[in-house]
Amino acid sequence: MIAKQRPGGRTARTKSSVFEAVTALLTERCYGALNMTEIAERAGVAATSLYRRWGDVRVLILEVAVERLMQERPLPDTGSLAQDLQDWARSIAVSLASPEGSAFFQAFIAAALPTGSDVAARLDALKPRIAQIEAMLDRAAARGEAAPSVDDVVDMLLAPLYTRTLFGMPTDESVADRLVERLLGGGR
Amino acid sequence: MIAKQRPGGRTARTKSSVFEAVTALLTERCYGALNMTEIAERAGVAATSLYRRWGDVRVLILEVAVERLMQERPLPDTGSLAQDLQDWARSIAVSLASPEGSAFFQAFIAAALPTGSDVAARLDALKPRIAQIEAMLDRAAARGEAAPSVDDVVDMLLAPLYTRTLFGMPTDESVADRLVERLLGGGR
DNA sequence: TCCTTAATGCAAATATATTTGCATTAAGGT
DNA sequence: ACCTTAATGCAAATATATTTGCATTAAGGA
Repeated sequence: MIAKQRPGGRTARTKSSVFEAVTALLTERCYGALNMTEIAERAGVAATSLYRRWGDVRVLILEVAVERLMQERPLPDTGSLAQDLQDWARSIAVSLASPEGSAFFQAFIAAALPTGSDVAARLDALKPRIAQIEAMLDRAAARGEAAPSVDDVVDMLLAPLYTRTLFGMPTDESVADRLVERLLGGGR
Repeated sequence: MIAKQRPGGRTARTKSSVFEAVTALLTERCYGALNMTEIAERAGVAATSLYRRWGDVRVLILEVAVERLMQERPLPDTGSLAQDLQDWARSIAVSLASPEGSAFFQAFIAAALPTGSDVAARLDALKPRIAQIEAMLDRAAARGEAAPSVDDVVDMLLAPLYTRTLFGMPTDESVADRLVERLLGGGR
């Protein structure tokens, strides 16, 4: 049988060094300042290879950002929904508040927006988070706890954290706490 | 006395035709598909002029998007905070749900993100909205109504609408209504 | 080990974006 | 009406980005 593709060995090595280069550059420069040539140099790879594999800087950066954002974060399981959501929101807030976290999230949005064809890709990126929300809510329901809807959690927790990151507003644990309290009906 | 600048006449005409061109292109193509040459052609202006005045497509598009987003929207004054907020959130939702509204908001984010130096500009763009929120809340306070904080309104109304727009999730009046109800402590 | 060929590197060719020099137009003041 | 010069247009020059052709390397299977 004849191999159609060769994802192992050198190919994998190239990819990982390219991803590392993008990651490094993204933490020091701003998204808009990256170009294929620079990434190729940093990765020690020919720029032509990058063009052949990804075609476009935005595509490459998007792929790197997605891989990073898709990484599963620990899903809290404390026994109470309030505590689960607080831990979860805090960890996201902390992550987004860090220079790298902020850079990757911004890079993701900046790389995904210019292409209308990526609407689906944008939603896909939310999937892992939504799955986590569902897991937490399901457990709460199993315990008989009253719980908000998935949409509410997206709107009241994720959305503010994301928006704050995009607009450069402070995003820390106290913000996360306030959002959770708001969501769970702490009243006025 | 000698004129340092000449903002009137031809200059103003050029600017307005360029802005119109960007607006038109932004509603038919996607942000990433615009370039100086195309804009110049559509506007009937030399591309060199655009380079001299704006230097970069992103800068130009950002300026157009900001001008549009900064346009004051009618500020509701119905006599009750709940109704004010509902009207206000609905009008924003409707605006963001329209192809042009969505395109301009996305263009603004996409153009502002790649430059780290524009963090302040991003926040500035929120100012008019925040001023409106303050106006509504102040009136509510004057009437003796209980009211949330400005931050809460930003987090619970603006953030969800913006995030939904960025991720391609539905954004309509019923969503706006749900958010307002949530914000005003409708409970679980 | 050997063979096929996917993946890469390199240099040159091409395309595209941006700048520059200079002539022309027309604000805006006298 | 006239003068100065900011703003523009146009063509050429330059820079940068992207593609292409071909040789080389090394997966991955036999």
